[in-house]
Amino acid sequence: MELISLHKCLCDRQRLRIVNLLSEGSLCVCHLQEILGENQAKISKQLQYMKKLRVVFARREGVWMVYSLPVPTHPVLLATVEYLRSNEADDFACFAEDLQTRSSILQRYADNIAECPQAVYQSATGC
Amino acid sequence: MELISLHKCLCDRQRLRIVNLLSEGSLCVCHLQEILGENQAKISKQLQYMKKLRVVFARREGVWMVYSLPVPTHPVLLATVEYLRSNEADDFACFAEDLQTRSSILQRYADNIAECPQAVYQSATGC
DNA sequence: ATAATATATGCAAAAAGAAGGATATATAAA
DNA sequence: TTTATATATCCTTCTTTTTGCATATATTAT
Repeated sequence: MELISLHKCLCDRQRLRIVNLLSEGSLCVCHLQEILGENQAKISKQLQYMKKLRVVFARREGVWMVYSLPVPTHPVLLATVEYLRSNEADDFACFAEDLQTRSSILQRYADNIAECPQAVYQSATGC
Repeated sequence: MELISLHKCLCDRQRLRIVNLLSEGSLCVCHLQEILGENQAKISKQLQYMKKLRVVFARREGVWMVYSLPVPTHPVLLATVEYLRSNEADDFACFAEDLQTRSSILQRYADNIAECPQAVYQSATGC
C-alpha cells in the first residue's frame, strides 16, 4: 500500500465508510451493501478500486468474497480510523452509525452461521 | 479542515511535497516554486486548491504571500508527515531532498533579509 | 446440466481534476 | 504615474473518476 494510493482511497466518503467498517473486522460484499444502502455494482467497483491500490485485501470463502484490511495497519490509515472515532470528525455520526448497523447485522448470524462466511462470523463473535 | 478535503490534498505528490515543506515552517510561493522546480502558475493553483480546502493558510507580507499549515496540526496530517520522514515511505528520497533544498535556500537569507518575508526568515533562523 | 445466489465487469455518459499558456492583479519602488 | 516583482486567475484541452445499467462469471445446491 502506497501513501498516495491510500489517500486516494480515503478522499471519498463511501470508501472512508468501508475502511471504517473493515477496521472492526472482515465483511463480505453483501454486508457492506446492506450497511451502506448501496447497489451491489457500486460497492463492488469501489472494492475493486481499493483492492487494486492494495488498501483492502480479498479472499474467497465459498460464494462469498471476504474483504479485510491488510495487517499491519498502515500508520496513516490507523490515524484516520482513530480520528473517525474521536468525535472530532465533522461528520462523525455516519461512521458511528455504520458500526452500530454492522453489529446488528452480525447478530443475526449468531443463530444462523450458514448464512455468513466463517471469517465474518468469527470477527462478529470474537472467537 | 475536513477529513475528506485533507485526503484530497494528500493524494497528489506535489501537494504532499508542499505539505512536507510547510511542516518545517512557512514559505512563500517563490520558494516553493524554486524548491519544487515548477512554474509559478502551477504552484499557485495548487496553493489555491489547498487554501480553499483549508489545508493551508495564507497571509500577505508585502509583495509576498506566506503560506503555512494551520495550527494545531490535524492528527491525520501529522501522521502523514511523520510517515514521510520515517524512511518507510516508498518514495522517501524526494521528500528528504526537498527539506535539504529548503535549508540551503533559506541560508541565503541569513545575509540578506530584505529578499525574504520576515515570517519565512524567522522560521529559517528559528528566532 | 440447471438454477440460484453472490460478486465482478463492460460500456457510455457525466463529472471532476490537472496542465499549459496567456493575462490580470497587487504591492512597492522610482 | 510608470515599472518591476510576486502572485492569482481565465480559458481550453486532456485525463481520470464516478455512476448507471446491463451483463458476465463463479460457486453451490438441485
